[in-house]
Amino acid sequence: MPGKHTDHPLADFKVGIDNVIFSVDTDQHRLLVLLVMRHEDPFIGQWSLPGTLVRRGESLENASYRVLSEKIRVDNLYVEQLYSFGGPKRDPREAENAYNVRYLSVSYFALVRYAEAELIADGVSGIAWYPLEHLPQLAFDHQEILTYGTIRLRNKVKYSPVAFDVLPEMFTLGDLYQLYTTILGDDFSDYSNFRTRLLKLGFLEDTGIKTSRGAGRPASLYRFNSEAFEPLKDKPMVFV
Amino acid sequence: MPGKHTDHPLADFKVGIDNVIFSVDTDQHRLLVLLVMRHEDPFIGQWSLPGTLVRRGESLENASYRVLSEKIRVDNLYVEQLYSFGGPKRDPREAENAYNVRYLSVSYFALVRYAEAELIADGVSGIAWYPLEHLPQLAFDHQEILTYGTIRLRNKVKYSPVAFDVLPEMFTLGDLYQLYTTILGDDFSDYSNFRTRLLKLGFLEDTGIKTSRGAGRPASLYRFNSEAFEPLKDKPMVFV
DNA sequence: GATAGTTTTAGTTAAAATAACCATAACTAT
DNA sequence: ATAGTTATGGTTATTTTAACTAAAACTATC
Repeated sequence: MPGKHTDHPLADFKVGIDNVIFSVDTDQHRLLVLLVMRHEDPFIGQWSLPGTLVRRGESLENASYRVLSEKIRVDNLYVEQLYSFGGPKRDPREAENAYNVRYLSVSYFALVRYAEAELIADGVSGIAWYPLEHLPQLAFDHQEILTYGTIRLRNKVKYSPVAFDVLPEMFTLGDLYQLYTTILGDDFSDYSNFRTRLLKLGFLEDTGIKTSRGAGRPASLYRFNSEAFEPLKDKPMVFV
Repeated sequence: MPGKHTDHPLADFKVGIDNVIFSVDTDQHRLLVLLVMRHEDPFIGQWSLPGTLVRRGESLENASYRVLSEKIRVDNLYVEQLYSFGGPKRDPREAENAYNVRYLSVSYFALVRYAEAELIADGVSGIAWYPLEHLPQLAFDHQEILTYGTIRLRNKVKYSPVAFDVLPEMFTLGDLYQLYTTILGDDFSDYSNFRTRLLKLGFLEDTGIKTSRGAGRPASLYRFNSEAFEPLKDKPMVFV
C-alpha cells in the first residue's frame, strides 16, 4: 500500500552500520581509531570505518556488535548509537541499481581497552589502528562520521565514567590521568588538581596495593566503585 | 548483489521519521508535546508522534521538516536528530507484508515557540498539545522515543542556548526563568542567583525598555547576543 | 652508598563561584 | 494611603577552582 492518499513513492532502503571504534594507547599517548581496507567497490582500496549491512531479523545493535567482534577480540568496551546519515546520494551504489535503493547508515561509537584488543587478521582484509592525527582518506562520508564520533567521545569522557570501562580492574591515578589527557589534550587540568578532585568525589577506592613502574615513587592502585558513583551520575563531572 | 561471499539475506527497509515536538506554555507552567491521532492501521484511533515515511529523493531532515510543517505553522524552532529505532518487530506492519520489509524510525527532536505555533487542522486529523504529565497511551514504541526526547530536551536546555530560539526577540529575565523552571523543574535554582549568574555571563543585552505585566515592578526587556555567546559555546552553562 | 632524577602524594593559598539570604524600588489593586 | 507583588541589586558564608610548593618513596648512576 505505498502512497496511500498521496502519489509520492516511498524510498526503499538498505540499512548499514558503521562503527567508530576508539582506543587509547596511553604508552604512546595516542588516540586511535580502527579502520579497515575495502576490498570491493565502491571505494575499493580505501580505508573505511568497519561496517556492514543489516541482515534479516537482525537488530541494529547486533549488527554493530557483529562487525566489531569480527574485527577485534575484546571484553571490555563501551558502545552507544551515534547518528544516522541517510540523505540521498551519500552512497554511490544508489546510482547503480535500477530500483533506486538508498543506503542509510546508522553509526555506532565504541571505546575499547587497547591493551586487550586483539585485531583479527583473516589473511585478506587490511585492518589497523590509526592515530587520529594521521588519518588516511576515508571512503563514503566516513570522515564526517568520525568527526562526529570524536566530538561525542570527548563529551562522554568528560561527563560520564566511560574511562573505567576501558581501564583494567585496578589502575593508578596516573593511568587515569594519562587516559584523560590523551583524549582531551594535555592542557585540561593540572595532575595534582585532577587527583584531589577525583578523590573528593569518593567513587575511587584505594586498594592499598602499591605498584612500581620504572622510576619514581610507587603508586597506589585504585578501583572504580560503581555503587558509590550512582548518586553522582546526573552531576556533570566536568574536566575542562 | 545481495549476500556477496556469505549467504545471509539483507533486510529491506522503509524508513520513517518521528518527531518529538516540544513547546513550553509558560503561562500555565506546562511542558507540552505535539501528538496526532492515527486514522489508519496499525494503532488506528491511538495518539502518536507526528511522523511519515521517507519518500524517494527526500533527505531525512526534509522528511522531518515536512511533517512538522504539515502540522504546525511556526517560524522559530530548534531541531536536531535524536535516535534511530530499528529492531525487528518494532512495527506490526512487518508481519503483514510478504517480503518482510522492516520499518526503521529516525526520530527528531524539536522545540518550538508555543505562543506562535499554530496547529493546522485539516478537518480530519486530531492534533493536540499534551502536557507531559498527562499523556495518553501512544502507538508503536513512541513512548520510548518520547522518554528519550525528554532527557535530550533537559540536557539541551542546560548546556546550550536553545531557550533563546523559542523566546521572542525581547524577553524579561522572568520569562527566561519561567522557561527553565518549566522544563527543568522548580527546584533547580533560586531566581535571584539565576539572574546574577546569567547576567555575569555577558550575552544578555539590557534594551532598557521596561514592560509591565500585571502587578509588580516593571521588568527590563533583554535581548540574546549570539556573538557574545560564541566564545562561551563550549563551556557548560550548567543550571542544576 | 651517596646523590641526582623521577614520580606519587599531600598539602597551601588566592581567587572565583555557589547557595542562601535580605532590602529596596516600582509598579497594581483595594 | 496601604497592602500586595514582582524586579532589582545587593550581602555573606561556604565551596570550588587554579596555581603552586614540598615532602615521600622509589630507580639509576657515579
